[in-house]
Amino acid sequence: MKHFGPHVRNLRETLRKQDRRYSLRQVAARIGVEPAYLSKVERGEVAPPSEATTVKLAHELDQDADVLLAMAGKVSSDLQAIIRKRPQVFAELIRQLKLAPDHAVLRVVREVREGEW
Amino acid sequence: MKHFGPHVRNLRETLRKQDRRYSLRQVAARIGVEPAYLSKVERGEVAPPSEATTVKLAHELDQDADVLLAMAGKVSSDLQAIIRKRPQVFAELIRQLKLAPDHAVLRVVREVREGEW
DNA sequence: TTTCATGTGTCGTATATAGTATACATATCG
DNA sequence: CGATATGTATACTATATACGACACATGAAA
Repeated sequence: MKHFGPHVRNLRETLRKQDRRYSLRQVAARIGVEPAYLSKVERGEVAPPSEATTVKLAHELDQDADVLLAMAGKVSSDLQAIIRKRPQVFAELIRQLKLAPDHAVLRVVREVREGEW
Repeated sequence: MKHFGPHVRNLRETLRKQDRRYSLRQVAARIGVEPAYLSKVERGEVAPPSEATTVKLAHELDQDADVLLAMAGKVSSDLQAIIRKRPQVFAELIRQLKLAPDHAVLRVVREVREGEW
């Protein structure tokens, strides 16, 4: 998605109002990238970072990693690994649920969690 | 996976016993790559091809594209797109079903298909 | 037997990915 | 006011991805 950068900037600046340690430079340092790079990322001048960096950023900003990865146009590699182990089953599942409303999908999740298999 | 190439070679050579149009060169031509490249792919000398090329190859060899993509270490981009639209819901679903046996997952698929939402 | 097809070896390349390093102008704080 | 912190502009780079082009030796077919 195109608005990954600005969204990150919003999150960071919101946090900053409460805590001045959320400057671009300090966040960059904590997630292990150069400030100049994070600056370009936040302004959308470059593509979103790698999965690893995006996940660190999500934790830093107290966000759901899967959501931030999605905004970065990615799907976390552990989910991909699960799918790749049983491609047919999971492909069918996901395509089948493509149009299902959230509550229907979540009902399935709950049913499975209550383990009736 | 490491055995993508040899597996493709097996499939192709099996088909070839029935139909001599399944030479490496002819298959390469039909899927739109150079023979030298397909040769290297089949021997695992280079990484598996792109998603697009892998899908063409799957069709050519009458295989399930998702399965061949999985062997190539990939997840098809249309599945990824579905996940990215609702990352939290699908992430939870997939992680929840990680350890569920196939028949349990497929039961879910069937239930959903019979549309009770 | 010559011709044609087949598989492969070698070299090169365009594009994307994921950043680093340095320098600099402005803002802020003590 | 001076020191320090902040965001950004510019230039550069290393590695991966995904192939193409060409030449060549061998095998099968006509």
